[in-house]
Amino acid sequence: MTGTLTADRRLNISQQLANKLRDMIFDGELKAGERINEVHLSEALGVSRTPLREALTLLVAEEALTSVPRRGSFVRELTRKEFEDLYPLRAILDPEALRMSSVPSEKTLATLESINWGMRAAQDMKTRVSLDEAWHLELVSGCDNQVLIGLITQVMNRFRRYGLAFAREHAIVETANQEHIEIIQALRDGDMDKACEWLRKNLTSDKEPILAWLDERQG
Amino acid sequence: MTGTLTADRRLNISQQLANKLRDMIFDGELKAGERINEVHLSEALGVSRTPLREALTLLVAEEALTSVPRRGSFVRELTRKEFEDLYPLRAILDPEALRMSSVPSEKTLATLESINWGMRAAQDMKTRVSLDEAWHLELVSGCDNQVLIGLITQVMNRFRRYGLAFAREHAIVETANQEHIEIIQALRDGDMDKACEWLRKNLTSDKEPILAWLDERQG
DNA sequence: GTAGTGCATACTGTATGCAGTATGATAGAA
DNA sequence: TTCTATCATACTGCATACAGTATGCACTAC
Repeated sequence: MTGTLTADRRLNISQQLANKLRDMIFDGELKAGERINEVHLSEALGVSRTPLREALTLLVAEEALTSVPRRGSFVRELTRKEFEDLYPLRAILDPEALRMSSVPSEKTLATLESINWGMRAAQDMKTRVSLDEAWHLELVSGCDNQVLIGLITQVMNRFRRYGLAFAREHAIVETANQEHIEIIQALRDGDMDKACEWLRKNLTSDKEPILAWLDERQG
Repeated sequence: MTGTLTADRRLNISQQLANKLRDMIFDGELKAGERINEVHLSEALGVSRTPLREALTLLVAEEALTSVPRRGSFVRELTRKEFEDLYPLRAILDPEALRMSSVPSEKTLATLESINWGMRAAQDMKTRVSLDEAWHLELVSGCDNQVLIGLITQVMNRFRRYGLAFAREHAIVETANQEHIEIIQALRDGDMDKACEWLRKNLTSDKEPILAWLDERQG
């Protein structure tokens, strides 16, 4: 498990570590609330503490970790409050980005359909979630606003821990696929209002089940 | 200039450095496009490279710097494109936050008025901009959504370099004060729609002058 | 039995040194 | 003159060592 950083020569070790740690958090290898021991973790990953600390700094900035000076870094807990804060934001940002977009080309629409097919075919929940994210990023990519796309990506990344943990326990959502199809169809028809409405629906449909799961999980 | 980190014992040097560097960027001591020499800068600030590099990592995450592996960190340029990307976002996020808020208490309204007075009285542009930011944060603080407030703060921080650089050369904006008063009045009247409309106006009124200034500046 | 103090220990914070790589200059050939 | 190759130099990347601090436990006093 631990070893084998991807050894991408374009990235320095700090950045590779940040990617690795992100995965470890999503996969539960680093558990919510856990304190990060820099010495142990750096040894387990076969690097020194310096690049590890730089990676930790990055993850703190991403709010995946919290840092208490002179106490260390901790994996952020999943809380009902954070979930409720995160949840409405995509439904605000994504339709706004879609409206900013130029009319999508047939090529873009074909890509969306292709990703949607892949999602349907995907075996494990992790790739399915990942393809869902790719689908939405493709959808909003036409807005030509890197900062907005960055905000969406941030919210998406913070949300992922909730969505992934939930999806692993519940083999959900034929519905998401169907909603995607509706959105694509509306765009083909040039009906932006309808597309945005379906998008909003797509981004709010799984709130209740996740909330129920969260409540059950932490009592 | 350089020395004297605030020596806040609650923060470690990396975090103090991040604050210091942020200021140096806003104040133009570190110029747009400039390459950061870790050795020189750490010596000038009287620290070693390790905490400096951690601070740089943070600023890269905040998009104040860019990082090119094995080449170093660079102060981000101010570009027309980034400005145009940033500009509409506050007008999307802030009204949304305001709508989420509970009806503001008289205490909150009084605080808003007080900050607005301070703004009017402020001598230098830096404190005026800073009070304007404080005013807007106070306005949206009622939404009880830390993530949304975080996004607004991010956009605000990235925007600050544009607003500050512009404001320094143009002793603007009686209008901002007046718009704030309108918003406060609308809230007092319980007219949320009107408040949001004025807020949107307040957040879009200085686009053209800043754009003109930007174009003139970089030819 | 409980509260408080001192000490051992383990961790984070910071400095420093060395290795590897990008860059610019200089020299040589076309 | 211009292009290329080689080398010197200066910087970033990373490891390591040391300093400072938080924490838990034991011991003592009450």
